[in-house]
Amino acid sequence: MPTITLPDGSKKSFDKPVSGKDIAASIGAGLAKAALGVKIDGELRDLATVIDRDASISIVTERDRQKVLDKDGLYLIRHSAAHVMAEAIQDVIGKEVQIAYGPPTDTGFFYDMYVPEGKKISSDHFAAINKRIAEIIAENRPITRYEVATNDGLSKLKAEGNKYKVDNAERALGMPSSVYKGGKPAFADASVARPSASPSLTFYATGNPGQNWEDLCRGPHVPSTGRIGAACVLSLASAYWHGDENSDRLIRVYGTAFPTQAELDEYLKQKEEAAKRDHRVIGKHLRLFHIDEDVGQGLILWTPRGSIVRKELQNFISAELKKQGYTEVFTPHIGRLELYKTSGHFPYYKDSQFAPIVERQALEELCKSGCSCAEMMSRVDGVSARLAAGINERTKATTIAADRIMADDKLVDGFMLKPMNCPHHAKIFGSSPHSYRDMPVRLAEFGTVYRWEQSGELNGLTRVRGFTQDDAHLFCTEDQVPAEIQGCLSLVKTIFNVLGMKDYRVRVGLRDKDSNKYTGSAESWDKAEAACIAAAQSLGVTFSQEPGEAAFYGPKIDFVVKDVIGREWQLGTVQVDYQMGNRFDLSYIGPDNKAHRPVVIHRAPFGSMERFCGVLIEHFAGAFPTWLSPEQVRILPISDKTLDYGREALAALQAVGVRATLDESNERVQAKIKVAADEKIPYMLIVGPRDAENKAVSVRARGVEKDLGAMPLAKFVADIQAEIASKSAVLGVKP
RNA sequence: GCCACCGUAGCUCAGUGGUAGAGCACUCCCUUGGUAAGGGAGAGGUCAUGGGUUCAAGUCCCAUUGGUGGCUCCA
Repeated sequence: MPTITLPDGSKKSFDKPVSGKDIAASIGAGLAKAALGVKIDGELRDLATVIDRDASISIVTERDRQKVLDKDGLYLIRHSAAHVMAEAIQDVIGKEVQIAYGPPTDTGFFYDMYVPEGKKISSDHFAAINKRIAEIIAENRPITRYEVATNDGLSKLKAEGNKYKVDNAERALGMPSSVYKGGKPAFADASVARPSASPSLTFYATGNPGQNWEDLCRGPHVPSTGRIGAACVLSLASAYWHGDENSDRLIRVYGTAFPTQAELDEYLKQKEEAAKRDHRVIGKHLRLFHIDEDVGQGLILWTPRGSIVRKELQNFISAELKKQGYTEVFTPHIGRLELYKTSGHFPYYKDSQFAPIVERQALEELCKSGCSCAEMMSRVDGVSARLAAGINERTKATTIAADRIMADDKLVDGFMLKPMNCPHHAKIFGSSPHSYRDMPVRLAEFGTVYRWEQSGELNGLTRVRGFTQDDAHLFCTEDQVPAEIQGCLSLVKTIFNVLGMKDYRVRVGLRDKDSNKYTGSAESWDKAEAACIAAAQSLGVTFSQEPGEAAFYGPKIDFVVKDVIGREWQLGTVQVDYQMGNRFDLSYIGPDNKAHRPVVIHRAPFGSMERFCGVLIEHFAGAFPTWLSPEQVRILPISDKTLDYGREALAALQAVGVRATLDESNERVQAKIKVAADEKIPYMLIVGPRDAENKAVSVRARGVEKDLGAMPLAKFVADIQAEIASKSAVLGVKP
């Protein structure tokens, strides 16, 4: 008879098999009422699941004791809401809509469905669908799980004519698909039963089997529709069955659900808020950057205002780097193909690089000699025997396969737009001898790189084809690795703090110990992984360890920052690299007077200036702190009678480097204020005859309801200089 | 790259086969006004590009290009 261990370690014995609901009831009526599901030995299940053996269980509820929404609770609610939405859609659009796959996601759920010819689902239907969802939730139907023997289940599904569900079932049972050709294996986290010894298929009825809507589903679900709380449909997209583009194209309907309507409303409000902060919209409105189709997709033109933001940010990062002993370098935007054959970027990452640049005369000669395109491509890809031998020897592996080696007179040389800065930096390091006493060598460059992102992936400033990394390469001895990683993290901490991004975490990517794809000794890996973990620990940031997420050449740390409205953004990385020293034959002389390979740390903690600026635009909703603002002060004369004094104030501010302008327009001051407020200028100085007489300015700070009143011009100048220098709101500006 | 939707004035958008529109911005005029838009006039468009259907195309069809949302990918 089962003995149940509860999360607090206490044990309860039962004299017969018990359901999750029974256990909850035995603990307390309140818990029984709040229970949504049960976790049995770590596995999330229906509350009604009967337990007949000893197990550790926890009762899953909507939220924990701190009233924070529970992840498992949300999973159950959203998984169930996906069923309810699918039913609502079939009620509104028609039973001909075939449901395929509907899992919960981080922020809600979706359901992929096939909408037959002649039927259509569009956002016009959302109101009706949402109404139906609300009705089903209000009906509070029980959600009933039942099992059917495999063959009966399959016949049932086939009779219903939904080939996706038949396919799901057949995949789940490990059978070859009878209705579907091609495609990849089923989703790892599918809503279907996993391949198992189970002789049956499970169905969930939203209500009573045979009477109400039902779905082949692995579960688990909440006990009844009323427990979903509130759900709604959000958007439409397209997706392929099993993510395979050769397969059927389905409509993916997104929705989300929360335990209460208030939480759903809050989420929708936050989404609206996020849309208003869209950096592409704000970037246009505040004239920060421009993307021009004649220049090319994903290539950012920084306008004067945006350039100020970017440059201020860069200056700030540079100053911190200088404090940490970095030295700055400059390198060109292109390099010879052979450089990238040495580093391994070409042709390994060929698909995400711009095509090589082959010199015109060489191209003409190739054409004249009748060289085909295919032949030319292979001749561009080839590697000289000399280079291959060197790399293979130094990496002690067949890093360059024999079939890539090509006679020198066949090779076609060319240049490449650089996809990374490291080869150039490696060459700088290699250009002079180094002693262990000089190490580490920290080469920093705001280096612009070019990558061929797929067109569908491009997005404003956050996914582009040409971007400037806040890049640096730290060439160090193995013993120096921990301190250098630590330094990278503390830099990030400093900068995030100043920007008011207090909430961030790091992901430590570790190797998968069962895999042999990694280079470098196990001992080095252990040390470097320990160093990454220790650095994250010592800085007191939240971090997760993710085995299998390391690069093949070393462990890495990714930075994820949460912005002011709680969205997470993946920024840059720190990566330890044992491979580059070998590839480029880098060395330093150790205390033993012998040459040693340096370990290289690649680090671009903010990823790219483009992306980081995009994140900052959204973080601040365009209302930058004064030190970052393209325009820090605007002087608004009451009328052109005070224009001269306005010019005097302007000169005083510009003389000390404050970015100020004077509104000389023939408008009333109310209109000038409106315009300046729309442009999120931190400070407005209203100047009229009274102010002119007293050498004063009437100050209005962004985000402050009431004006700050008049103060001597000299005091304002001094205060704003202090505000800019300290990067803090001395004068009280608000976001 | 794939799928869906979209592209009209600098910006936001209206215009469902019959003479291209509004608001804001811009230029000029009036107004000289003390804290979130005073008034008037003017200028501004090969309706993304190229083909097609039609007596007639911003509107319908095809292609191209760019954007958006997804999918896939991401050193």
